[in-house]
Amino acid sequence: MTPTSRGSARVRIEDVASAAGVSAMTVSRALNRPDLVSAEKRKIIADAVKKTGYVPNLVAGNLASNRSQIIAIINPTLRTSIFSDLTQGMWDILGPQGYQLLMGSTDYSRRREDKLIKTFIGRQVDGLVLTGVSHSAVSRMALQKNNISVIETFDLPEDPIDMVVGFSAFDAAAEMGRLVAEWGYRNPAIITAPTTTDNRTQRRLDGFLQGLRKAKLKVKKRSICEADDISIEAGGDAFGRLHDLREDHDIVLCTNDILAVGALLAAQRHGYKIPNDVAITGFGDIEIAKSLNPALTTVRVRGYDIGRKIGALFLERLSTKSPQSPICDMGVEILRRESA
Amino acid sequence: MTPTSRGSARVRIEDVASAAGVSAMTVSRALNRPDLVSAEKRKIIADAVKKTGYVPNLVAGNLASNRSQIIAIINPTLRTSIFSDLTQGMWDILGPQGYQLLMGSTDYSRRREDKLIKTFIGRQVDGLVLTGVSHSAVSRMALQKNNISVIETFDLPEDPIDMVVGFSAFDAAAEMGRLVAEWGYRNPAIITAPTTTDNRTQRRLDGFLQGLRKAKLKVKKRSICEADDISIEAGGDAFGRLHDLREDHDIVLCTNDILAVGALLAAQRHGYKIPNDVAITGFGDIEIAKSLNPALTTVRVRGYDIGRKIGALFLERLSTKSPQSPICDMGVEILRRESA
DNA sequence: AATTGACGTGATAGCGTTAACAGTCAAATT
DNA sequence: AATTTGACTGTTAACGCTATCACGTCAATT
Repeated sequence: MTPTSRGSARVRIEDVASAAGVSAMTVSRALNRPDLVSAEKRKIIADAVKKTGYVPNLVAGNLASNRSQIIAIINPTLRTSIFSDLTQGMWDILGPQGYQLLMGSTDYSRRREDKLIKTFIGRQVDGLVLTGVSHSAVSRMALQKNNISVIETFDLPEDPIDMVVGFSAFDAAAEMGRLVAEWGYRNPAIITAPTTTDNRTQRRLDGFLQGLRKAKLKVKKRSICEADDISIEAGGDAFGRLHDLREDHDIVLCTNDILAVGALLAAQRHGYKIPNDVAITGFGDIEIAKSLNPALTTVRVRGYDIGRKIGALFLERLSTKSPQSPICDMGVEILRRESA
Repeated sequence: MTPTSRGSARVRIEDVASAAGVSAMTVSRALNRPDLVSAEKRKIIADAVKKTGYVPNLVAGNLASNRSQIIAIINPTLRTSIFSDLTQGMWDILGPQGYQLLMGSTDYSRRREDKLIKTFIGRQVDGLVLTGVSHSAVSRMALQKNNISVIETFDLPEDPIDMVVGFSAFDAAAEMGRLVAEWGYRNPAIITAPTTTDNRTQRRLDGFLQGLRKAKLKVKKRSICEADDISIEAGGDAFGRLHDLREDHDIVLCTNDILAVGALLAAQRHGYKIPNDVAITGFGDIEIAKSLNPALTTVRVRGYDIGRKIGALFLERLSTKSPQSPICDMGVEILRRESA
């Protein structure tokens, strides 16, 4: 056996075919469309596969069939539990159907997103999930031109590329603002994630402000505190800054749960009783939200269910090639717990 | 244009080649090994690529080159922050080098792991990361036969398949047991994850017991409480059961941070002052550990750094084809904070 | 008896790229 | 001047599979 970087000395479909005394095509069919092959040959082929230890080369299959059985997910960051929930939901639906999940993160950079999209197109992915709301014109074009099924998620873009499974971050936040007023709070502050990184945050902030404004509540500019990043620690720091203002806020609305958890724990360290001295609300309903003392009032976003829905939509689209582009609003639910 | 499922009506390398007036091979080289192409042609080709909107078909490239630029990760579940940290670490190293990450979860099923491994071999992945410790003989064989670089992680298996980046869960837990005794605790209880699912948990439990035993501390069988799953809520429930025993434990060691967080918060709801009435320790040092009130004493496992190390090892192996199989012990650090 | 259709199988021809090798040509060396 | 070298480019033949079409066979229909 001469060493070469060509080939892989592996068992090929042809080897199985000769072991079974049939053609390669029949083996291929037996594996992919068993309904087209007689029971008798199926049995013989199954034995031959076992005997030879054949593992199909999916790359070759992909090239020939122009399908990849891969769904790609692009996220700003991999380090969020929402992302994990979404992915797990997709996996639970798509995994059993033989799909794999390819993932990448943009670290909030548009350029990296474009590059990733290009790579994924090159990999001939069958579908692509995007979590941001706005995407470059180049990428939009490329995706449409290459006829790739796209699902945008976690918001409801005005001008979707293809399909959408999400909820209106703005509406949800506005509802939270409205409720906060209804619950009797009068001097709100806000902790936001960095707004430069991600316009989902901006939409949540805008929603809060609108909801509060409609209830005649104003938020001073200085009472809107931008955290350094999305982390528990940053949420705590942000709360510290609000505390130093001595504005006597009676509630702090946070644009996500991570920051809210940080704010809540920091508030307690500062000696605040929650919700009596100050109330806290979050956005997302991460796992710990309901277990905190006091439990966090927040906006429930069903990441896992969204993931399942996305998986189901891909399956539908990829099997029927239906040209429709559904917009699926998964809605949200505001959970009033003890923290506000 | 007649519709067909064959081909994709896409710009191919040949199209770029004729647009640039060179051969396809030169275009291929210009894109993959630009150092082998004259500056002049590189420029012409770059223009042609832009003009035609060419996106290389990586599937075809993979087939021809027998490389996939894909690293796969198999995890018991996608829903853990440790997993996210690890993945992010790998991504930060491998992403810039053009690798993509394919992932799958086994849900703690050996059968599903075998199936996933087979699929990934079929996809010709360049490398595979496994988080469990023990794997089926069939899979071990298949991986070795197909010459796939494997890194096992999050523990130090006795009989590794290939490379390892991890730490000794047993030793870390034993050290924690020893320290707990040294700190003066005398009546320990333990909360474990379900031991049937994952033998990493078993090794941590064994470590705790050994560390405590060496310090002459016994743990009654009933004081070892198995949580229903790995969640904050399950940790809280487990603590509730320990509480009901009325054994007056002065410390509860948890096999992971998720359970510890749940136990700590539940203990507070039961009115315990921590660490005076009861102390709590975790394992993992997840993000919230240091921000809790009181902050959680735990074993720091550097998931992100482990991910980076894994990425770096793959790069080394895949470039130099060095046959060595490093075992890299990343160690751990016990962080004594306020909860014990 | 002739025709039709359903079913199962096989032969052929790609899918779009890159490995391997075979030039070509100018500059450098003998 | 003849040879060698090195940098660059091109030709050919895979890589391992599946889409497509063609071909039998046999039972059901006309």
